[in-house]
This record gives sequence, structure tokens and C-alpha cells, in this order.
Amino acid sequence: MKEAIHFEITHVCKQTGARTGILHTPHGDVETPMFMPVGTQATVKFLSPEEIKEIGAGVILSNTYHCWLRPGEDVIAHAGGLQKFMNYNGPMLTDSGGFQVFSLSDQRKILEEGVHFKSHLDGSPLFLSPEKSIEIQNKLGADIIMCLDECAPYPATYDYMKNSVERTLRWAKRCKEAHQRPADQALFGIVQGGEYEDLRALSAKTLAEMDFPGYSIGGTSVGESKECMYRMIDYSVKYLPWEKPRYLMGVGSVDAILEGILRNVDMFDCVLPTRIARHGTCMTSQGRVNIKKKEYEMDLSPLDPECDCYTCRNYTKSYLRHLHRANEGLGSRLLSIHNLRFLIHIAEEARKAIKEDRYGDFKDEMFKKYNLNSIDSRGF
RNA sequence: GGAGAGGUAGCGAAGUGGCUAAACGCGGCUGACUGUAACUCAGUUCCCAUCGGGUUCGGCAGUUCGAAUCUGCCCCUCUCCA
Repeated sequence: MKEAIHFEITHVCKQTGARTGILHTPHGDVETPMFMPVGTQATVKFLSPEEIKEIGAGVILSNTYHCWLRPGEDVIAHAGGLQKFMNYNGPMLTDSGGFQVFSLSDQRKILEEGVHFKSHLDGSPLFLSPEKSIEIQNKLGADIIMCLDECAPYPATYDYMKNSVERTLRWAKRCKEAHQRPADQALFGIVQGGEYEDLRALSAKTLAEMDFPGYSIGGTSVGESKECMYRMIDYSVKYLPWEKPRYLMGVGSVDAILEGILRNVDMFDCVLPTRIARHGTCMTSQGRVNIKKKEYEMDLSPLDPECDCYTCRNYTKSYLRHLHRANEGLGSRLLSIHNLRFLIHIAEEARKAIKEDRYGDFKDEMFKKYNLNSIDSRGF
């Protein structure tokens, strides 16, 4: 049967075993490892599709739960799918609503059949089952879609996690069976299991046997230490088929991305760069810069002298500070462009280093440059 | 010159006898943010200090057990009329 996507591994770093690849999708080819901007409700907040393209983004995300509530999947289907609806002519991925099981945990109840939510918009009762999530995602039409999972909290007891993982595996099976458009949309399984190695192994092995076109690693970045996150990745990747793409969900700090790439993760997404941009924090070659600070009032230099983004080519810190303080949308937009470009550029540099068989050196240089280490969790 | 209003922390502005080192907003400083209920949230912002202490509400002098709050005088600002 024709698969929606095809993953081609193009190089394996002789120094570290890290890999580069090309993900062929119905909306174009993208190189991996890559960082994917998040556009929850069919928009990467404040950015136009042209701007998203210009920063070098390959895939962008959207979200099942949010698009379901507003504008509604039928509205998007009527427009011809997410890409046409939002005028983004590139690959897209939709999350299943599994993260909302975590983030909206105080207004939902998990049952075997699915998840009952109380709408965060108007309080109305909602029911999201694996089948419903897939049905919505079929209508949204992204190139890659996700199984409905429970992104479990951290810490969680072994018994809680075992119960959760087993249910998520049953849901994965139901998602696969419900999927109507496998030739157009690749359905990824999501490895869960928290910090427990045997549960991660159970999850990864079971999903691998089900033969998905790609695999996500979920349940990370939920409050655990970096060291714990890296173990979760190790426990998961170990049991996944080498030739399929791996996607570490919700991870977007520089150190974690670099560690993930070392562990053969191919795809990353995170709201961090866009959220902190809106809050005035910038990821730069000089470390984090808080544009609110008075010391930038008269600073006519670019945000990051090493950056090639639209913002850094055209605007001063003084102006960016003004925009942010004045609560002008252009400030959020320019800082979001920069932060996304920063992470996408890191991924580009990582790919280059892998192809030149020096990823280990590259990672060490980056950790040194940003004063990071593999154990501690502050991160960047 | 006459009539009126007012002077509170970096700024604006509450408070009008004890619960007030003084609400609130802005500004300042810290910090957080990871498959987005987040252009958000938390802390801090007179001085010194670990408890705690020391100076404040235009100035000076009073009343009172106690004053930013009441009284007198003085200084300054604004509005209107000459």
C-alpha cells in the first residue's frame, strides 16, 4: 500500500551515530533533524505563512482539540484542509488532543472509551475518543497525524503509568483501525511510559509491532529533570525501528534538542520559542536576552549579531524593546521570527555537522558556548 | 490684586485620627514559561538589616496616648476673575 510519507536516511555521523534524513511528504520534502514551529489553532501565533517559510520551517503543527472547538473541523474541511484554510503551502502535522489530556487535566475525565472534556471556551461537555480524534484529523488533512494518547503527568506512580500506557496502546490500535486516509496522512504512534524503562519498552515494542510510518516520544517536558528526559528518550528509541522517523514531542530547548539528535531523534516541536518571544525573552548566540531590560533602551545593535533572520537584519534592540513594552503585535511577531529562526538554524547546523561526521564536536561546542551540561536542567 | 483647588514613595493616584511603610496603576528589577486556556504568570520596588531596626506623605510649629489625616503660619503649583 502507498504510504503518505517516506523517510530516507541520508547520512549517519561516523563520530556519534547521529543521523540526517529527508522526510518526503505530500506537501514537500524536509530535511531532518528539524525543529517544527507550533501553530495550535491553525496559526503560528503572530506569523504569516510567508514569514514561516522564510525562517526555514519545514513542518508546522496544528492541534486537533483546538481546531475541533474553533473553528470546527468541518469549517477547515470545507476550505480544503488546514493548508488551504490557512494558506500554508507546506507539510503539516496535527497533534491528537493527547496533550490537552495533560494540560487541561482539571477539566477532563479519562475513561476507556475516550476522554470527557469540559470545553475551556464555554464549559460545554465534549467527548474525544481515539476514533473521534482520527476522524477530526482526517478532516483537518495534515500530512502527519497523531494517535490519541494520554500525556501522563510527572511524577506518576508505576501503577498509574502502567494503566495509562496500556490504555494508550489500546487507543493506538483503535486509531490505526479508524484511520481512513493512510495513503494521504501518516499516522504516528506515541511512546509513553514515563520514567519506567519496562513501560517505555512495552510501549515502543508494541507500537513497533503495529508498524506505524513514524513514532513519537511523548510524556516528556512535563516537569521532569533533563537527565530524566534523556533516559525516557533512551528507553523509547532503543525499541523503535531504525528506518522510521522519530519525533520527540514538546521539546524545544537547545540542550534537549542537541541531546535528542544525538539519540537519533529526527523531529522536534515546541511552543517555547514563540511563547517566550511573546513574553520578551529571546534565544540568541549570546544566551537568553530579555528585551524588556532598560539597558537596551538606547541599544541600536541587532538582537543577535550572529543571526540572519528578518528581525536581526532590520531592527534594533531599542526598537524591539519599545514594541514589546508598548504591547505592539509587531514586537511579538519580530521576536517570534527570531526565536524560531534561532532553533531552526541550530537544527541546520546540526545537520551540517552530522554530514561532516563531527556532530560530537559540534554538540560539545554548543554546550560550551551556551554554558550547558547534560545533567543539569536549567537548559537554554 | 481677588476667588477657588491642590501639594502622598521614580511618575500618576487612593487614603482624610490608631488595623498605614501607606491601596491601585505605570515605570524599574528578578524569575518562570517545553505536543499553547499563556501578548501570560510569580516575586520585588523608602533606607539598613538575618530576626529586626531607622527615616516618611511640601516646610516649620502645635493639638493628641497616637497625625499623611486636626490647628496655625510659611513655601510652591494650577484654574477662574481683575
